[in-house]
Amino acid sequence: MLTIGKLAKEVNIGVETVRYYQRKGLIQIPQKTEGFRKYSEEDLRRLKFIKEAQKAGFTLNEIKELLALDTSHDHERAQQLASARIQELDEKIKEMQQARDRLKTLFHQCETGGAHKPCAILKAFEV
Amino acid sequence: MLTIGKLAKEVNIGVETVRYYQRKGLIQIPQKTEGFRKYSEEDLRRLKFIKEAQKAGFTLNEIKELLALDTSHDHERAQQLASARIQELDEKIKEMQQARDRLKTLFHQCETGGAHKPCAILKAFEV
DNA sequence: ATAAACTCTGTACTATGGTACGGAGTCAAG
DNA sequence: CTTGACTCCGTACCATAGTACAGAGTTTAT
Repeated sequence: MLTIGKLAKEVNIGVETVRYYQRKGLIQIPQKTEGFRKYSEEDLRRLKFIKEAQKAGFTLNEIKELLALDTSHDHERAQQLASARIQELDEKIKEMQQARDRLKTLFHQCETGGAHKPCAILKAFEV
Repeated sequence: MLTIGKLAKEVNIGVETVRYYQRKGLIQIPQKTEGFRKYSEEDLRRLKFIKEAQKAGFTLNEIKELLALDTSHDHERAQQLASARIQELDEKIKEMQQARDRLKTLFHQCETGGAHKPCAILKAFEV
């Protein structure tokens, strides 16, 4: 049984973040019998789940749903969420790659252009 | 000479967005002689610049600086900003690709696992 | 037993890029 | 000359994921 500070330290997040997750309904607020609340291994497990799911790019709202599924073991919905997330990631990756390539080209043009020519990076955004 | 509404429509953004850019200092607020303010081709050009730079993944704060450079024609700083942005983009792309691949793997495992096995997607985040 | 360290609660603030709204003034068309 | 559309201005709000802080209570260590 842990206090909120120890729980937070265990997963390397702030106490305020734990409280934030509580407000968001991602983790329950354990009933306090007296004094401070006590947190269990289950709470720790949920926090770790959240951290892992965040690494996969899920938002907290999606994670909230995943946590619910984790209890109900609903395969289909989990697949839906995962495939939606994959699509979103694919789109964002594509966009960012385009931006990257565009900038890279501009950077080279600017570099090789010499100081006398107008800067390609700045020029590129004009009109 | 345009009113704010016409200016906004010209670049296909909202009037409120133009005002927001004004508050942020990205575009000047033209002096009004009487009645409504009048916007010039220069304002239009700056708004287009902003839109283009956003496509390259710059934040509004970075764009603000780029706009200043655009006046001073500072090659070096533009290159700095561009290369910093390229690095950031590279990092984010890498992260997202990792997340994507991770999820894709989980998705396949979940799909081929059959309904009887515990869902790989959910399992993956446990512990 | 007292001080330091920690917790509880609610609220406000951070960054990012906008969007919405109320009330007053202004401009253009019928 | 009035009505509708537009503008001005300040302020508040949206999502997202936290962070900070004040003031009170609790727990632990010395």
